[in-house]
Amino acid sequence: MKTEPLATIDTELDEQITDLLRQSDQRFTKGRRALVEALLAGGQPMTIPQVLEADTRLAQSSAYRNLVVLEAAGVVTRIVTNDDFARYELAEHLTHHHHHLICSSCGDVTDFALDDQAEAGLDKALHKIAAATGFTVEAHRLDLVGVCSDCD
Amino acid sequence: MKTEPLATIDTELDEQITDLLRQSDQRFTKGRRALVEALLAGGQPMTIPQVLEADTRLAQSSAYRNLVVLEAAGVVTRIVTNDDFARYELAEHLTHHHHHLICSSCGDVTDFALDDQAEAGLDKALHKIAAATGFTVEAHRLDLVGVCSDCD
DNA sequence: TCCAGAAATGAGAATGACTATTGGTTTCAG
DNA sequence: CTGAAACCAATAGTCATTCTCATTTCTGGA
Repeated sequence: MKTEPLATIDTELDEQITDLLRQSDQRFTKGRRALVEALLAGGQPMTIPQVLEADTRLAQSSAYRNLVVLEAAGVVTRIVTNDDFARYELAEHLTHHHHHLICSSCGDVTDFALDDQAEAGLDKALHKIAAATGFTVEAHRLDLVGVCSDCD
Repeated sequence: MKTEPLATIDTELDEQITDLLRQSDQRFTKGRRALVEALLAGGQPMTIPQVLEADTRLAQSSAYRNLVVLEAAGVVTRIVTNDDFARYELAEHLTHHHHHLICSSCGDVTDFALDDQAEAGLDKALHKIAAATGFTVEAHRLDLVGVCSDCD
């Protein structure tokens, strides 16, 4: 099945993913590797149609199913917007903590990071909230909604 | 159609909503008023089944259609999570700026506010990002994802 | 007040992203 | 090599949401 990878998964990342999947009793198969490569090459959250277009060897049904497996294993993250399609990207702990710019016109999602100071301040404020409400925090999500430069 | 309101829409709010709708060439009809009353009474983002249950006089198709109209007019906001249903709440400028606690177990969404200092710091950092990326910001969204005290 | 056109409503059918099932193929341990 | 477990592709559901259309309710002028 595999012929020309869209992107290269280096040894360390490969081991991390293999390990995460093993914890869910799943293997890092060729189809799943192709999905990760497509996401890696894309460099931003991608819809399933985009993924299928990026690698035409992938079958729709397998892509949907494998993305569910990869998400359950913590390899990828599913992002839901007001757009019709869900989007997927590599999980933060395989890349780095970041946030999203969501274009309300074309639906595109791109990544950005806050500077360390702002991120730290935010974190502190959120922990205070969590403590006050009895909420056990798993993650925080910060999105900027607006119009991207392409749509302007 | 109208018999017993779930909550009272005071005169000021009524005028604001009527005005917003008029700007979209829409009327503040009884069905739409009932929706707003249900959301007001709920006090937190509600799914459409929850709204329909709160006021059994509402027809499902009309609820869906009218919430789209109300959203387009800027009266309500649609919130999408990983849950099966979208949720709606009154728009921020009719209430106040706030964020969401999303329970990853039961899907429930509740509101919280950041203290002024943290909010200001966040705003500053986000404006810097926007300027750097050429993104025109319409709003920012901050969600805390975790497990609520009920599900713990 | 009455009427005509326009807009809103409600019941049900249609849509489409996503999921489950099926049946055949590949992989891997022994 | 062999057989079970896991995989894949195709296809048939599922279900939240949207559309259709006949009916009802507004609205503003006569």
